[in-house]
Amino acid sequence: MSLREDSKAKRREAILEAAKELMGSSQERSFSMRNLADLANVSIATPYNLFGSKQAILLAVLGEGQVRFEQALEALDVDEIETLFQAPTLVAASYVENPDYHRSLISAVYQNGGPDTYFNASISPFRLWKRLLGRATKAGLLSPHVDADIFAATFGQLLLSHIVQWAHGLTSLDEMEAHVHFGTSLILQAIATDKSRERLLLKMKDAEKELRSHWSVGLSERLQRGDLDRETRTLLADRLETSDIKEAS
Amino acid sequence: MSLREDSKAKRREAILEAAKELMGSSQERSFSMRNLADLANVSIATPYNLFGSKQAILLAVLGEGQVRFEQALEALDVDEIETLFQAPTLVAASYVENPDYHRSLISAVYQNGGPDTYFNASISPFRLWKRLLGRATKAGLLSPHVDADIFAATFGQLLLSHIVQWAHGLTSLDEMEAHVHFGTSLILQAIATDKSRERLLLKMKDAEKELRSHWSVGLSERLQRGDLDRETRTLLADRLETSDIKEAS
DNA sequence: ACATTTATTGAAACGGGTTATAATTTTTTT
DNA sequence: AAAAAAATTATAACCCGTTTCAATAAATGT
Repeated sequence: MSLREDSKAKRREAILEAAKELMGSSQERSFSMRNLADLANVSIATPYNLFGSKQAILLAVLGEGQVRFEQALEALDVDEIETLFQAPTLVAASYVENPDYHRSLISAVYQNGGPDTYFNASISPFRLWKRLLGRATKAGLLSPHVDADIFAATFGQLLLSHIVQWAHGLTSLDEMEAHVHFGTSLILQAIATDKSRERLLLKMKDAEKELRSHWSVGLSERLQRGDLDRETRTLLADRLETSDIKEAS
Repeated sequence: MSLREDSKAKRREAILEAAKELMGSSQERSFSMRNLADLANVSIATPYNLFGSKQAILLAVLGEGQVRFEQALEALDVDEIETLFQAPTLVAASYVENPDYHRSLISAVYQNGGPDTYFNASISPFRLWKRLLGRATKAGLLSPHVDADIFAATFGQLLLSHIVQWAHGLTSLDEMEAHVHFGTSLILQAIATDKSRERLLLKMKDAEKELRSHWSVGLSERLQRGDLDRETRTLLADRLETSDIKEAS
């Protein structure tokens, strides 16, 4: 590596480190590009030369976490279907240690989300989902009568959309996990085999119970916070009173 | 209505009109709060007095469209399951006339998306989905062994996430529609009855075929645009070559 | 009619992302 | 060692959303 590229890499590293530090210890210093440059001991222009935009920097930080996540998921010693269900669980477990950090990271990435933001975030894990689903099919746990690409994309979108929803403050991590579990069990049932059908039904019931336990609680909290307009409060109240639990057949 | 409230309403109307005009004829004048105030013939402070934030203004514009959408959906003369599938179709049909307008509207709403943005956008249609699903169950088209609230929320999330994905420039309207159709048929199959199972399988196959026809096309376009980094291009190329069409059983 | 409440106005300011430019430093080439 | 190329720096500027605040206008109450 030439000296020039080497020093460039060092600067990149310093900027990413500073970015993580600024996101971690929130409050005292806001995560502005000027603060970032200051902390990384570079000029304000340098991050733009090296990354192009604030969003790109956040995307790079997010990417590091994604790599770790995929490795952790592949290292699990469970079968392929269980691995799929472990995905949101692993995400939640990794976020729970430092929620503010991850929330601000994801929120910021999806703010000012140019066309490539969502794209970059969804294209990378896609291969992992496809691989897992392929293996599950080979193991006879899933039926191959649905296009593998499309199904993998559907699962990825399901997971991503609920993570974003958590980052936006709409759900707790537990709810996020349960929502993804519920959705996953629903869509997997469509391609289940005799070997896996019962398991998936059980997973669905578990997620349903978990979601139901959060349902009214979350809504009530929101109602009591009182920072909502009247119309929204009406909708919420309506949603609360029409909550009726249906038993399994 | 008192004179004071009347003039207030007039100003609100003028601001919303100006907002729509600024979003419609893009390019020439950017949709900034200063331009908005200028076009509406009010001071820059007024929109903040009346709406609170730029996001709230966009949310109000979005709300108007949502009301029209829900009315159009309820006016359809098809059964409940078909109505669910018509939802993304109707959205696509309404967006296709003025894509830039709707894209910038949705994108902008979800930019700087505070906690209440996603929330407001998902709580309103929720009742509609729950009503439709309830009717479908009563008609014997769906089985009642899954919690109605949770299922309705799942469907709403599915639709919303794909609309946002379109707004972010990741999919065409046709793809958005097909993605939602695919997801809808998947999750409905989990609670299908003998009366509806075959229909849903057919819907799924249709959506699958449609998605497959867009699959490589969209990726190739993106690859050729050349505004992507090397890593992403590798991922894309990988996704392209591993595309293998599976036939229905 | 007069006083009071209420809302709008104009203008400045803040922090933020981003860009432009000229000067300077560092690395590579010769 | 000197010249050329490349990257970083400092600085100012631009547009943005939002807030603040005194001045002003309009509507309401008496």
